[in-house]
Amino acid sequence: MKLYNTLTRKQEILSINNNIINMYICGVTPYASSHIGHAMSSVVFDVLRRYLEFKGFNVNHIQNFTDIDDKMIQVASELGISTVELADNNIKSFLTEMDLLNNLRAKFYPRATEEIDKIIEIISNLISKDLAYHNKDGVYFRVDKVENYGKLSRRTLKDMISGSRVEVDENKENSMDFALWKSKKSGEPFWNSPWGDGRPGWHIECSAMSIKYLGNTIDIHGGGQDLIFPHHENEIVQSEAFTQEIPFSKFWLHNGLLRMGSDKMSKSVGNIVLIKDVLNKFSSNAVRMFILSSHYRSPLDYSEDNIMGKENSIKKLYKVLEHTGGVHSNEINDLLESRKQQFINAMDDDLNTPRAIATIFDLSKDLNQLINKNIDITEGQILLNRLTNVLGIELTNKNKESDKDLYLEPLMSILTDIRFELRNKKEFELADKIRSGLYDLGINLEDNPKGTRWNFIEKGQS
RNA sequence: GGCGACGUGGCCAAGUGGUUAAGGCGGAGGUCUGCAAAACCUCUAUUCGGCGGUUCGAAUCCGCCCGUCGCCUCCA
Repeated sequence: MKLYNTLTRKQEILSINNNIINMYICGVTPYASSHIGHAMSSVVFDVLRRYLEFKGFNVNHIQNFTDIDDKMIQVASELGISTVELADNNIKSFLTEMDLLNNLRAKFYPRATEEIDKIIEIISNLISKDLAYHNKDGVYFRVDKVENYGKLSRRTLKDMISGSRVEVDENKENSMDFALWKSKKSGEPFWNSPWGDGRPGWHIECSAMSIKYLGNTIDIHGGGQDLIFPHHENEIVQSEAFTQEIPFSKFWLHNGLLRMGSDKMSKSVGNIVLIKDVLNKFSSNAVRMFILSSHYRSPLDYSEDNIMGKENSIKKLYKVLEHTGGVHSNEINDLLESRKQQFINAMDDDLNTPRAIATIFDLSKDLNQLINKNIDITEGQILLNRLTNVLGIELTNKNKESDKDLYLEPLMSILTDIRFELRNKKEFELADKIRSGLYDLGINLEDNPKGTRWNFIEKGQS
């Protein structure tokens, strides 16, 4: 499988020697509800993990929570609660939303505030190597002491300093030096350290957690493109300086950002749409299909019309799975093998989900054609399910089955029987009245030669 | 200012040197049906932001121009 590595700006073959993949994905700072930009990132890396597992790898998937930083402190103070409580609340809803999106849970979710020991160990080590210094504001990393600072984001200290947006801080040796530890300010939560009470800076927590849980060199480190600089750049220098092992991560993967009316969706811009609001309007299948229908490194424009369209296209796939019967034919075997291979080829090519999805629709069309030839498509349905599952799209709709409860099922049976008799007697007006009445209640009837099938009209359809 | 990405049909989106430019949504017509619905079939880009160049041949490579966006400050 080839993946685009931000570090080398090239597609590289993912070569794994022991069947285990260590993958660290940058998680959220839980100071507010998550928006669908977070959903995009989480779905992309969930699909990567699912596909690697589909290929037989064992994926150690770790995702962190940065549960202490300026915003955490600020928001907690505004709400009159502790940062711990704020984090707990938002982490809980984040995980619920991940479940609803049908993302597999990471193997472990470490939290910055629970890894202070490891963070202090790393900072002490960096100070001892003269790569960091302590002043009244905290501890800073000396960016001009390492070679290749900027190797991930492809920029140089000179270029960045000449940029207009770097503010000069008198207390720092170099304006690009970044904080490893921030000294306590009054009223802020703090931990003890050799440099006084304070808290970890941004970046160091990810180095600590990645090294502690996955080792000095991991296979894949992922996140949004907005993390390339400074977050991942800084993680690299501090981690490699600490472990003396290069690379910190073999692959750096970054998803394109979700846009809102052609601006990046971001909490600070204020143009956000929350995951929970989207999931109120649309099925998670449609949301995933929307996210995966464009390549993960491209920016994606949020569009409700677009997601609505995905509801319709998914419905087609459902219909294929509902079909039963037909006679056995060997005709199906070659076809399934070639579609499966096309799917694998697409996914192997830097996780080309748009092409993989196209293959799924081709397969669906193939199967419908076989249905019309009265050929048994059971094997094809199994494959269709397997492939959509790699994308985290769940065509066996559990909700639907549970909603068709013991009370409703016999009731519908009576109604469809009555309609059957009415239609036999050519009393179509009355039969149609039942159908349109049920439609208004959210139940759709489909007459076919064998009888009448019914189903709930899904979210996002009218 | 520095670094980077992108511009493909009504919309979304693959394709990065060579037979008819994937797939989805939307739209049109047809088959089936009492009518719907569903499904299937056909049609819906002689053309890939613009202009030049390289080449036997370019959406795909090169140059210039126009436009959009991201990062350089917290961010998935």
